[in-house]
Amino acid sequence: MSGEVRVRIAPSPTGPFHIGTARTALFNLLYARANGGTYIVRVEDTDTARSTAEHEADILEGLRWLGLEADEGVVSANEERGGRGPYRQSARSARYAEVAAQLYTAGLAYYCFCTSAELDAERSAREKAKLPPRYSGRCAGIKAEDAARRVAAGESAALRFRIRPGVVVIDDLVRGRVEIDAEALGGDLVILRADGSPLYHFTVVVDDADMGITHVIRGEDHLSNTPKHILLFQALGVTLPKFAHLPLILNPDRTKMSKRKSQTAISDYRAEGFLKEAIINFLALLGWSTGSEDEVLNVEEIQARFSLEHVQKAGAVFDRTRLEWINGQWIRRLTHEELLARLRPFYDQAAADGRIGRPATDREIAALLPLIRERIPLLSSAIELTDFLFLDVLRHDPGLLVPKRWEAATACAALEAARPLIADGIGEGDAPLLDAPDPLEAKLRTLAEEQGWKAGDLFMALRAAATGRAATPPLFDSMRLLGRAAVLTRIDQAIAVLRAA
RNA sequence: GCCCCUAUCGUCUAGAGGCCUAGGACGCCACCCUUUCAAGGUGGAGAUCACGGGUUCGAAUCCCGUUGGGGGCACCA
Repeated sequence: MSGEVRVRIAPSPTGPFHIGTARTALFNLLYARANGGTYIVRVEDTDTARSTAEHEADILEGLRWLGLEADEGVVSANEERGGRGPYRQSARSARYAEVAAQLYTAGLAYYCFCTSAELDAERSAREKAKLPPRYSGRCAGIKAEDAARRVAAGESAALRFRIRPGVVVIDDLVRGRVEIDAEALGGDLVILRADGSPLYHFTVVVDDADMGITHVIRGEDHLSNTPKHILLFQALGVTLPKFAHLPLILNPDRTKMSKRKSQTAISDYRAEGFLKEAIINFLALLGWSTGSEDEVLNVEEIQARFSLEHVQKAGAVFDRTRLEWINGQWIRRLTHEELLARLRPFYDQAAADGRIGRPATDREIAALLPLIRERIPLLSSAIELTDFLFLDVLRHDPGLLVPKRWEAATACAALEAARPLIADGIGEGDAPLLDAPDPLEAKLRTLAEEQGWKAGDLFMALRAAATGRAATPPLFDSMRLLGRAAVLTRIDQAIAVLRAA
């Protein structure tokens, strides 16, 4: 057995794929890649009441999308890779029962007949006495024969693991040596419910042992519980994995990031048009740094630099504004073909939702790319920036049609004067002019000069008339994309609106 | 309540005793570019390195304490 590195991410399908889970998965993958190891995905679905197939699918799809698919373990609803499974806890019941029996036989676990009502009472009594919650150990001393007899007679009993006294040492790769007195662990630990189903602290250890996990890399919220795991590993007589506890991702108020206070579902970020490259880049930099001033990095670059040495110890606030900046960086780094492909579903969705009047063709989106790639922080931003091209009717806002310095009459006159020049200067279905100076622009500038108008005001009035928006891609490109007929119709409509106002 | 973790600009961070009158990035402000909006460029404001004691010739960096923040303490994961 060489020193092969085996790490895992163990999501629980009790909710949609969470940003924090994605971050932990990423760090595990990075650690595996940096050390030539194996990255395993295990599904922790022992909480049957809250686990659903939909959530599992969302998590697996999210992992796949981000490029965090398993080397080994659960890949999809019906695919598992690797020979140390099953990798879904719901399929491992027999194994848990077996190991629990082993602990019981060795005298390391015992039956507990306390009812939940009794335990609740015990807990609240201690709470009232300002004592930390802790199981009294009331059933610990019941003679094995008596316990066995009661169980055989059908009495309901959970199985508890004996927490041995003493100090447990965690040698954490991020935090160094951490000592926790077993006294503070809350007493003997239930590993099997009365119905025989296993509990988290138990399954995680059995699985990590069975799957040969060498490094447990997870959130800091698990640090306090790690001694329970260590004691269990020792009771099973297996080699301890190394532990590395990552700093938590925080809400703006510095509490653990939660759905309640932040947007946590990966699918929501994806639907908004965040790129997987940006999410990976951003997540990698939350709690870790290159140690240099490099910031915009792809996975390969991150992998090449990754090590636990540079992992931060304190929690990191999730800064959405920074994510958007990184997203913009990545949008601008995509090739035209890539950007087109990424934008496609957003236009399709917008057409389906009726946010634009008709579907956009690849040709049309391709023509737009150079005009929008520097103007969209999110893929979804492209829609509102270009919707005027795909709308049949524009509803003009008179306020928008009149530049601040102008009267309505001036705007009206300007549109009327510009109309023939535009009719003359734009063809039907023109391609946007990228580099060449636009002769139409020159004519309109001359017109503005003759009339004593600022060219910018004229352009603003035209922009509002043609697009119905105050912020758009460059005006002349926009009008050419729109085509002569549509532009003239909209100018006429705008003039009518101004006259009526 | 008990236990554990933690502490550099608003935010993400560089910094592993002298290179720090603390560097970068996001955000913010100004200017430039400019038909709008962006993008880009330049510059600026912004941190008594939480506080108090030590150790040392010398501390953001090491030690102790205090305070603040966070996490954990289930027949949840």
